[in-house]
Amino acid sequence: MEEKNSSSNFIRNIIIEDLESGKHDSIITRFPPEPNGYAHIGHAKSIVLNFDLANEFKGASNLRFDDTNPLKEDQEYVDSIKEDVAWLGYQWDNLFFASDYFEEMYQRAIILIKKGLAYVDDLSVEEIRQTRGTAQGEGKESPYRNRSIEENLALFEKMRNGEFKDGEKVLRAKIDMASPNIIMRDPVLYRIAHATHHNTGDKWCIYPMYDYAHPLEDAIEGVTHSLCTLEFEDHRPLYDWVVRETEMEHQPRQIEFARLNITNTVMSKRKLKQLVDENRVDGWDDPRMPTVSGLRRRGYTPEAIRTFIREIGVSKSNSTVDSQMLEHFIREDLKLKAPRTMGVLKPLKVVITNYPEGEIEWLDAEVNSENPEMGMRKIPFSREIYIEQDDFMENPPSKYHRLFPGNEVRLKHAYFIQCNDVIKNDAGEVIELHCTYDPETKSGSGFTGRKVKGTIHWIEATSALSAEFRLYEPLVLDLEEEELEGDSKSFLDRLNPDSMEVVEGFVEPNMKDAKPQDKFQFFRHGYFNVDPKHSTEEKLVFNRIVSLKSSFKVD
RNA sequence: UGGGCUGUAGCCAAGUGGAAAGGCAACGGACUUUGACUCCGUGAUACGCUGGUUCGAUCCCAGCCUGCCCAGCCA
Repeated sequence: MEEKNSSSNFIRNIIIEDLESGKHDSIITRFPPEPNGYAHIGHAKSIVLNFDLANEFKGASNLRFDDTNPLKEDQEYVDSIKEDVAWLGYQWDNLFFASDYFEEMYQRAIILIKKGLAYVDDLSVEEIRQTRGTAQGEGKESPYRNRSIEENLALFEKMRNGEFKDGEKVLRAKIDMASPNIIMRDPVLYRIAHATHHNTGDKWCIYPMYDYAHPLEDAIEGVTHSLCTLEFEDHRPLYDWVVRETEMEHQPRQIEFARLNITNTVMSKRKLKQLVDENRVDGWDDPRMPTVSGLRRRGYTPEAIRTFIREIGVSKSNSTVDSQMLEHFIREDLKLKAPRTMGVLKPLKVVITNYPEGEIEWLDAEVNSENPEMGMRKIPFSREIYIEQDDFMENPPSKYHRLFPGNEVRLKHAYFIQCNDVIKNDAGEVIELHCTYDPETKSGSGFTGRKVKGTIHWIEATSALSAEFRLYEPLVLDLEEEELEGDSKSFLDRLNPDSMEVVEGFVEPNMKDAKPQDKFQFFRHGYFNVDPKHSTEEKLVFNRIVSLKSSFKVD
């Protein structure tokens, strides 16, 4: 699939201006995930944005783990995120860890203390909260706010040396407890946490807070444009304050954009982790998860994800993209790439009464009629086949183009068949059809004697390979009444009980060579991916990536 | 009631002081050995509202309204 150029957006415009004005000769961006969960499609937006910008303007983009909170982070997450970024098609210019800068950050904090701009506070979490003030009223200064520089220096060193317990002391910036921006009311810079860090082990027991660490990380790396989401707009004054007051040479510019929301999609790491922890899904890579690994297992391609993200654009307004947009781009990508094949999800046996018994005929079929370069394949045909249960109706509505008693349809790549008899079981359910075929109507013969309105897919019965198909619907539904409650209870209440339907059917015998992550279009059904976790040589398991669109409507 | 941000068709989203790009969805129609694909056609007397400036405003100014974010020793 040809990938389009990034369309115009305000961040790109800022970069163009900065380059034209000479403010920068080149740009550096970064994707700065915290390794506390798996990357999801919201992160993919940030990844594509940052790396595309660097690529377009011949700059650099780094992958930097913002690992400043050992309590929540884990090596498993850094490994998965690296894999996901690479899978999405991007190579980082540098791999960095915020934890590698802990010493420098510590030294910069000392600069702050020496300038009288930071102090060690003995207030408890609760006391700090209470004295911070509210949105309406200003906060109160801590009684420890005016300790001497010498005392602060000594105390901060003791914090580092592990002489205090968790929560006993923090280092705070001395800014303005009366600021209308709550973020600026003496924010905490360092807290004590006697925890083992995945990268630095037990070397540190004080860890920098995001607001202090992030700007330093960007400044150290020479990041020119530091992209983050809207909720950090209030933090920008602090971001700038930190860079300025710690006397960093380089001043990055923070630019905020709206995070990605998609209809019927949960985009919260906390909630996704909850689904995993409570075993409500088959791991972080469950095909219903909006994680990059879930999308990968579902069968989405990096190309489709990238195109989707470029096409939805970047702005500062909160918005929710229709999930049909994502589906559109995977269909578009797979259209020319995915081999066509036939799969019967819910089989109904058909006996072609006028076809010789015991005979197997091999028919020619294009692998992908929309992409002739993909060549041809052979498929077997005989007296007994399976068709889709939905492709037969004893009493069809008008405009039903498929099989019904007396009606003739084409079997894709084969012959016209006409339905003569309907066999039912004692319960009155249709269990078999008796049809006749017309040898003159063979596919490719050029027969024009009659027209049929419908073409249906089928599988030769004796050589059919049984397979499992997993059909997906949204994991979580957008429900009006629930919108107002934001707690986890309502989120679980919105879980879709029908998010996965498993059916047993048949596929063409040549599918025996299908490998994990191979993608196919099952005729008239949609695009499917061979599940890498559950598919085996004995039993193929297909994940439906997305169905085909359909304009068929019953009146 | 403080601060920050936002508001262009059902959903995303460009754009300029001088007659509103594009994509998704939807709806017609053509084609069709996938009710798919493809192709053709159909959308904002108008850019949150009200005033103002201007020959002229979606774009400038003022006021108002809507939605979102902020009181973690999370990021």
